[in-house]
Amino acid sequence: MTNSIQPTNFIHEIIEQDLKANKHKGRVHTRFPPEPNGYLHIGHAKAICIDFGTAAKYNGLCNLRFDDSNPIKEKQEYIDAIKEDIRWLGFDWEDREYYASDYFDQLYEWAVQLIKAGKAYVDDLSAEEIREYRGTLTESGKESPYRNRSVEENLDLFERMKAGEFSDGSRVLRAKIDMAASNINMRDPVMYRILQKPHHRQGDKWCIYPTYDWTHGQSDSIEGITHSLCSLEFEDHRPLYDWFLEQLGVFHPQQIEFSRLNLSYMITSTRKLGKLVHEGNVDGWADPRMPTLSGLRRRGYTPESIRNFVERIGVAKTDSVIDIALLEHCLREDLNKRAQRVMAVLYPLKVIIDNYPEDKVEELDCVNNPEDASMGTRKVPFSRVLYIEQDDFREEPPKKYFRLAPGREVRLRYAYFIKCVNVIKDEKGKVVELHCTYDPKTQGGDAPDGRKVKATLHWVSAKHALNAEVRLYDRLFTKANSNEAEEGKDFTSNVNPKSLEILSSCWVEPGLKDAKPGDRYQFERLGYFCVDPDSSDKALVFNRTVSLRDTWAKIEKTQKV
RNA sequence: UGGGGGAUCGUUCAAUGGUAGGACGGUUGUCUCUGGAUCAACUGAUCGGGGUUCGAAUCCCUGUCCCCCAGCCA
Repeated sequence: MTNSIQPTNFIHEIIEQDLKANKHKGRVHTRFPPEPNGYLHIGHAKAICIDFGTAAKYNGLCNLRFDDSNPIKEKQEYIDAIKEDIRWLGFDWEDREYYASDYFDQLYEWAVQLIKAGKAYVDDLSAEEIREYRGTLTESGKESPYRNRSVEENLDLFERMKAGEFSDGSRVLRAKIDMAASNINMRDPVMYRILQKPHHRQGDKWCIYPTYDWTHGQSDSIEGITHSLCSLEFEDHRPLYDWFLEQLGVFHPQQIEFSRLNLSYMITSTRKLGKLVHEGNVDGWADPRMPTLSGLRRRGYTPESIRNFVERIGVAKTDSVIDIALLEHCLREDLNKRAQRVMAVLYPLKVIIDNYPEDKVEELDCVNNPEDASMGTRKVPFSRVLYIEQDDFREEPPKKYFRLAPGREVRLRYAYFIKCVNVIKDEKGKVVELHCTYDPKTQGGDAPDGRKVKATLHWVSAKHALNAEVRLYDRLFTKANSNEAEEGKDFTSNVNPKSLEILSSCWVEPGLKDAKPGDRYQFERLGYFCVDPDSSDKALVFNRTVSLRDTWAKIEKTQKV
């Protein structure tokens, strides 16, 4: 009777088999190994959920390990941001925070061991020459003239590389494998390069730095990782990963590859996101339009929705592009359950209730969340002059338009039925003000005579409402496949010029005066919004996280076609 | 043209020789003081061609298409 857990993807199946075979005495240990060369994005979220989630599922552990073997690209700023983002997502590495750079001494010793075994050599060829000697996809490579140096000479040269006697690029340490291998990674891969650069954690201790291939498997081994989960592009590095571990005769983890996350209308490449940041297409890594975890957080995404999203997309080896609509669905599903409802008007249109007393103010009861009665109710002031949404009035309503129009009656949410009796326009013919009458008997929103109304509008009381800035975000790219650019252009040419729209004269109900950065609301009938860190008591700033599904917009669109 | 992977509804994941199923999307309807949410229904796929088998998405043969690899990046 083993209480084995149902596998839900191919990685879990492999682990179940290992568990049955008692491969690691029932131990499951994974790791999440980011390079601190940028901010984490939604693609990393998939890896994080798989790495931490798989360990958790089998009562195992997951380490956080910074893969920091290239000082040119890495920064402490990124390490700090990465840690914050993983925590925010809801995962905990406890005290298991490791750095590949902490293994540099061990890696150096192992390199010496390989040299002594005749399995590694110092090569004086230049980078260009190494490339030429490597051959091509179809032609095998040829051996470097330095390939057969004596062990003594290699030991001496390698030590002097470490001592800083040579300039950048002048020499490398290479594994001696097979220049005719069909897998190019096996054609004497570089293990160490000379980089006269200080390391963000090691300072000036080193001027030779190990490459990814020489670092990763050994780091996994040192940490006792049982299953080293990574993305598909490392598949043909696996023979090399295995080769190093076999030569060293150390604990041998198993590398398993899965497909990385691609999202329509988005980019999940740290390098490309960095380019958007550095070229000023966005306002930093945490811009709310960015698919970085910090950007999504500022935008108002919940960690739960992201974890649920990753759960739903599954794990496989197929190259796939996930529809952004699924991410948005997960977001709305979560926010719908937890976000407090409030009323806010983004594009205000003044409405005067002609028959409502000048100075009267009523405090009306409003439901905070129809999905969750425990969230209670609140009072919202109602008075003679209101703002409604410009979209909620049409002088000449098209078919299937249910909202306000001349002579038509609608409901103001939680308030009264009103009827439009007069339309005031400016000299250009733009509607600037509506005069309506209300039916006092419909207080609360229901007519005692049972008459129905087809639309319910949100509103705010003009003299009570708070002014707010609202930032509307649209998809960052205009094309579903953002990489599909014209000849001579790159993905940045697909950046959506309308991805940010700032509305400065919006009105929100007065109860929002104490809203704090990060607070999330549903603006009824509009969407989910959160308070931006730029917000203050004096000037409220909201970000639109995601709009509500909009059936009318869909109808209107098909009517136009 | 070498090597390594992959191909199932529009998208994505499942079905491990035995009824091709779920989710998202789309459509229609229900309900509703959010054109939201809910609920229901519908839509819709095994890359092609052979073969094995009582039975094939799954096994075999063959072809096609897609992705990754020629960094001293990870």
